[in-house]
Amino acid sequence: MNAPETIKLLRTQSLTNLVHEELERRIAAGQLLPGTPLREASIATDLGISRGPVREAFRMLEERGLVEFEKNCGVRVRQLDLEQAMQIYQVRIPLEALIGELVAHRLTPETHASLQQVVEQMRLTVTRQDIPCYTELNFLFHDLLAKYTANPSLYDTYRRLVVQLKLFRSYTFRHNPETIALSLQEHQTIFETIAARDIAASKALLRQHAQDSLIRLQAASQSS
Amino acid sequence: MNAPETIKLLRTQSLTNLVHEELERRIAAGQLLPGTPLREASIATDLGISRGPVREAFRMLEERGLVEFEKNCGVRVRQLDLEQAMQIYQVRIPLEALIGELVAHRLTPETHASLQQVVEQMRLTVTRQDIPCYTELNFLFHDLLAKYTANPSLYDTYRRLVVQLKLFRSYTFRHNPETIALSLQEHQTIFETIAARDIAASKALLRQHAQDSLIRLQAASQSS
DNA sequence: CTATTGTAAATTGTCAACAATATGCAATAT
DNA sequence: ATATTGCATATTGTTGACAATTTACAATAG
Repeated sequence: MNAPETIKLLRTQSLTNLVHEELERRIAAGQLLPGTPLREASIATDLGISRGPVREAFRMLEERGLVEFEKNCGVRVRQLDLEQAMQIYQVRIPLEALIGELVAHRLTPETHASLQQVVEQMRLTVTRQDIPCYTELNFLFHDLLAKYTANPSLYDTYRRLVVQLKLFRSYTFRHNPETIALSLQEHQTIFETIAARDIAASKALLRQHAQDSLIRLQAASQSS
Repeated sequence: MNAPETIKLLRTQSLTNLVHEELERRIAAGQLLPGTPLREASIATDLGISRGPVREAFRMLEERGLVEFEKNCGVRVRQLDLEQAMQIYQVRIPLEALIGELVAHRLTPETHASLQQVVEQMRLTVTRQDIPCYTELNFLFHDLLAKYTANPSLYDTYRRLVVQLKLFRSYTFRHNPETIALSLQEHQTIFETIAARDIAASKALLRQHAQDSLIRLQAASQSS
């Protein structure tokens, strides 16, 4: 690692932030399942640090709705039931509509190219039936849309909700060769509508897309 | 203080939570102005505790978007410019619409009575021209609406945005005898529409109400 | 055998001390 | 006079230790 990079790291990164990022990553990736207790001392010694920064990271995760404190009993990864997941979706739906409007309105050559690239990669994963990779690109596509609204508050609010949704067990939709092709089609249409800068249509499409996801979530959780 | 209360406090409250609540209260009340540096040691000794819980509270406030860390330089109350305030409003507007729908749909005799009481109190403050008190009741009215949607995620998301807006200097609208009467009229109409359980009208009214607030915010900040 | 009590281990809550970094100011050199 | 260097002070970042609470389990009484 070169000197300027190291300096920048030391100037910006604290142990607290590192722990926070690492734990959030593990939770979002499903490595730390909802309900798992997180013990300060264990995490601290694993990372070779003291308990202070771990506790600070816990407080940040608590505010993000990813873990829950129970005084004197410790911290556990938050568990979401179907009702809570549906409530989050209820908030997400109008935000997706807003994202559709703004991203279509604010589209630049750079963001257009970036979105196009992701859709193209999605097409390739469908061709080779790489469902896990498709799922990741799906998240990325929607994350980029939120980012390209150029509204940090919207992006932040949106991300909060999406990360919390990962605490619901059957959130990640189990794609099969049939549904994945339909999903690809839908995302291509969304991209084209945004690329055409059709604000009203983008808004309607993304709202409907979120509503459909909610329906699938209900169906999936009732069948299991 | 009686024993059961004390026990409940000890079982649930930690120093971290107390510090967090106290600081958030001071920030929201405008006692700690945007840009103010917060020194750990000073706050700790003021409250008669050590720096640990204060740091944890800082991390929580950071995640709520109320303070900002600068490594090795400390924490300051976050400052919002007009653009950021408008971006927050952009998110708030569709949420207000959703609140209108849900609160009209979910209205119970209890919530109805509670809202009616607040509107009545607002009327009294207008009669006696108590503008600060009216402003407080105004916040309370909208907070209750969000709460009565019975969607904790929506309430949480909404509160985040509203608290952050208080970081913008000219957020609290300066009422005068003319505008306060108009505002009261508007809130009475909102209440009546919700009481009539007119979902579509409640949605439209609250969206428009939020949009009008945004316009006033722009006007107020340009004139100052 | 069941229920209760007591005790030990583990874990969290809090604190105080140490290390590292930034800030302000005086001294010096150009 | 201005800029730079060096030092003292203040503040944050991190750590390890102590206090308080919970949990698990064994011992005891009924």
